Amino acid sequence: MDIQAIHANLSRYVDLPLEEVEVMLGQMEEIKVFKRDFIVQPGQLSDTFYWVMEGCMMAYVVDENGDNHVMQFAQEWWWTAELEAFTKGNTSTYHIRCMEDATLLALRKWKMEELLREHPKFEKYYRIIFQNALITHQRRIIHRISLTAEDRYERFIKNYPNLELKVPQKYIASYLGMTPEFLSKLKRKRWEKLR
Amino acid sequence: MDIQAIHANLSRYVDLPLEEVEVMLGQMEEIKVFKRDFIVQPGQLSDTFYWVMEGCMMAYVVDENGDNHVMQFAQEWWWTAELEAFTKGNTSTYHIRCMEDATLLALRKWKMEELLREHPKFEKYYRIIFQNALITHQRRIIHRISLTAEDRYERFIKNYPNLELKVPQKYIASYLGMTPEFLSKLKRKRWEKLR
DNA sequence: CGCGACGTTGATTTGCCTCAACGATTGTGG
DNA sequence: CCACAATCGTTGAGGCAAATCAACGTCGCG
Repeated sequence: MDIQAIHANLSRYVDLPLEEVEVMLGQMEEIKVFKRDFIVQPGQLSDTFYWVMEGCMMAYVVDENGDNHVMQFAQEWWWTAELEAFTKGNTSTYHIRCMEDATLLALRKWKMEELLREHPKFEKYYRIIFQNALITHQRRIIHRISLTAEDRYERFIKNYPNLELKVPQKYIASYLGMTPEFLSKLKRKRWEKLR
Repeated sequence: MDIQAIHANLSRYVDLPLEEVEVMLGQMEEIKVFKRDFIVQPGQLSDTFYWVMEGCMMAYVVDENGDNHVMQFAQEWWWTAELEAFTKGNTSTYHIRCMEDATLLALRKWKMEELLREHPKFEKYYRIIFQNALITHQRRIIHRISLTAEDRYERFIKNYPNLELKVPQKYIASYLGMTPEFLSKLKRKRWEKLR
């Protein structure tokens, strides 16, 4: 576990001495998961926050028609969790699944509460994390309303150039709010346009 | 200004003695705005958080085609802000406009920073505010992808029963991601169904 | 009164979905 | 290591939910 890198990453948001990073890590548990594993499934309680060190995770819901809707792809240095279940103690409505063998740091809710109580600096850290996530989500809502499927795809490959290699394209279609067939046709049109 | 009510509201998220509430209020400025006023406009800097005491505000973007897209309606006890401009010091991409005469408490960024520095309990408060907002936004994204226009409208009137009286229906249509014409037809069909 | 903003309605169009068939690729058990 | 199944991407035909465009009635307001 590369404490230097972790410290550097935390320092993007808060000033922390190395000892406090160690305290945080002391509250967390390193876990390895493999492609196709689930770390969260509907109906189960999920009181854990996960920090992705390497690999790739995907959060999605399955609706009453059996259709998948991808909420998030989480790669290196992203947090992922079933936020509503975590916050309210509900059972989960999401799946969170491993798409590429991954190493995670898991932070249980009661450990997080302890951490926040005893090291209030982390309140600031998570405040900023959530604040930034909110900006991203707002942007996604606006884009879904105001952009065509094609424009959404264009932006996606600019923002996540490497993801196309890691996850099947049907999940990218889902994340972008379109069917896999339609995305396939989009890509063909795009390719023909570039000669 | 009803300090009791403000204290009660803050207490939904953090335990605060009344003196700290007063400290917070000391950092804020009460402002009155009237129907059709803007408190934020595109191209301007916006380094202020607003807490709605009464009335109703609306945050929206106008895209390159001149179409409006409503991001948020903010009523009593809601926060509203151009979060990206506030956070990064950018100029705004949103409008925030008064839809019903309102009383706001305005918190400037540097005042908020001072508040957070000297009264770290507010870090927790805002952390929770953002965390909850994030859950709401995630739900909205999923609904936009997986529900029909009709279902989205049904849920809306359940969640915001009073808003139909306050804002023109074309903005509700925009918030729900559909055209005003289509919403109009939806409502007629619905009404006919109920005999 | 007259003007501008709003909601309604109908005719038409379209972006995207559905369904079904077919290769190609990957995974798996014998 | 091969055979078979499962998963995935592609393509085409047809359909539908919602958008677009245009005309019209209504209401509030200067």
